[in-house]
Amino acid sequence: MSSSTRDQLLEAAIRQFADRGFYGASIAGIAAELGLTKQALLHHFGSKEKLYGEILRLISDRALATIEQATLEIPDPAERLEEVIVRRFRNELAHPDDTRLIMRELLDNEQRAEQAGNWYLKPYLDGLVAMLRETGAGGDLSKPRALAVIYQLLGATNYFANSQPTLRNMYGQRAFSETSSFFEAQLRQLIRLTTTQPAAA
Amino acid sequence: MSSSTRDQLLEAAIRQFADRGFYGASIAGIAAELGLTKQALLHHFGSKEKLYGEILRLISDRALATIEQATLEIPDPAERLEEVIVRRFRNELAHPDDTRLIMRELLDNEQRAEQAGNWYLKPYLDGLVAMLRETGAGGDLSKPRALAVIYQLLGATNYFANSQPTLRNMYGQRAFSETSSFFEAQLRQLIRLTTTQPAAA
DNA sequence: AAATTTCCTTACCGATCGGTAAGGAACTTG
DNA sequence: CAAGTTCCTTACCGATCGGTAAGGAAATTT
Repeated sequence: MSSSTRDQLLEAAIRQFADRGFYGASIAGIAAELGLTKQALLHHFGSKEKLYGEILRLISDRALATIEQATLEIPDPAERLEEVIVRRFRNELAHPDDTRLIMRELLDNEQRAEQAGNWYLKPYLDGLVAMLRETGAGGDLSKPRALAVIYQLLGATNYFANSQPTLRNMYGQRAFSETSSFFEAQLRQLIRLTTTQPAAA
Repeated sequence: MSSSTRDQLLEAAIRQFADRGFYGASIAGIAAELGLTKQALLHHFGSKEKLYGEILRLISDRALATIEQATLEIPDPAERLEEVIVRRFRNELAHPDDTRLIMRELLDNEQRAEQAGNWYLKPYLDGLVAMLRETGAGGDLSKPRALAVIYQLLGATNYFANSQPTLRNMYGQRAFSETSSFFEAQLRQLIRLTTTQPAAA
C-alpha cells in the first residue's frame, strides 16, 4: 500500500531539511518532490515551523524507541549500552538523514539555546546516561561524568556518519569500508573499557 | 590599531555563517554589522561564494598552523598528537565559530561531495593521521585504521563543542564545567591508550 | 594640478521566500 | 439528494535574497 500524502511529505521534508537545513529548504521544493504545490503542504501542516517541529518530535520518538526496544531485549546494562550505540552507528551510516538533521538543529539551536532546557533529545540523552550509570562503571560515575562518556560515544559516531560521503570521496570506497568496520570495533572496545575499567582522573 | 574593514568583514562573516549557515546568512546582514551596505562587502569580495571560499581557506590555514606549531614544540609524536587534540578541544570550547562553520560545511558538502577529493581540511586530516602512524601504535596501523582513530577523537571534541550552549542550558553551568574537564581527561586517556596499546580486532 | 584608484553610496533588477485568500473537484456524511 | 469536509489548485502579497549599474568623495599616484 502507498503511504499517505502527508507521510510522503514528511519523508521528503526530512530529506530536504537534512540536505539544506531549515533555511535552505523551501516548502515549495519539498512539495514539488511529489508533484504538488506548496499550498498542499501548508494545508497539511499549517506552516513551515510546524512541519519542522513535527519532524523533530518524530525523530526524537524514533531515538527513544531504540532504547526501549533494547531494554526489552537485553537485560545487562553494559551489553545493552554497547548494542544501542553500535546499532545507532550502523543506522546512522545506512540512513544518515536523521543524524544530519539533528546536527543542523543542534547548530541552529545555539541561538535559541535558552529553550534547550526542554530539548527534544534530552530524554534520549538522559536514557543513555542512566544506562551507563547502571553498569556501575568507574565506581560510581557522577551524572556529569557519565554525560561526558556518552557524549564521547555519540560524538564519534555522529561525526563519522556525517562525514561519510566526504570520506568516501577523499579516500575511495575500499578504504572507507575498512575505516568503517574498524571504527565500529574501536567503538566497541571503547565502550567495554568504559564500562569495566575505572574512570580517568 | 583597528583592523581593516576587510578583516572586520571576514570576522563578521565567520560569525554569521557559523550562526546561520551559508544560506541563512545574508551579505547585507554581515555588512550591516559594521554599519555598511552589502555593496561594500561585494566590493571587497566580489560575491558571497568567493567570500565563503576565502573563509574556508582561512580556517583551513589556521588548523594546519596548529600542527606545524606543535611539530616545532614537541618532538615525540604521541605527546604531540595528545597536545594537538587537547588544544583543539580547548580552542573549540573557547572559540566555537570555526568549528560550527566547518560542521555546517561538512553537512552541506554531502551534496557536492564529488569535489571532496580536494576538501580543504584534507591536509589537516592527513597530518593528524600521519602523526598517529608515527607513534607506531598497534604494530603498524594502516591508513584507513589510523583515520578511524583520528575521526573518533575529532568527532568527540567536535560534537561536544557544538553542543556546548545546549548542554549548559540543559544541565547548568556547574555540571557542564565538570563534564567538560572530565571530558578532557577522558580524551587524554583515550589517546594514550590508542598510542600505546595494540589496536582492536 | 590632473588622473587614477580605492571604497563606499543609492537605485535598481529578477528570483524566491513563507504565507493568505478564494475556489474547485471529489469524496463523505446527513 | 444536499451539505459539508478533505485536499488540492491558481492568484496574489510583501519581504528578502544575491547581484548589477552608475556615481561620488577621498586618497594616491603621476
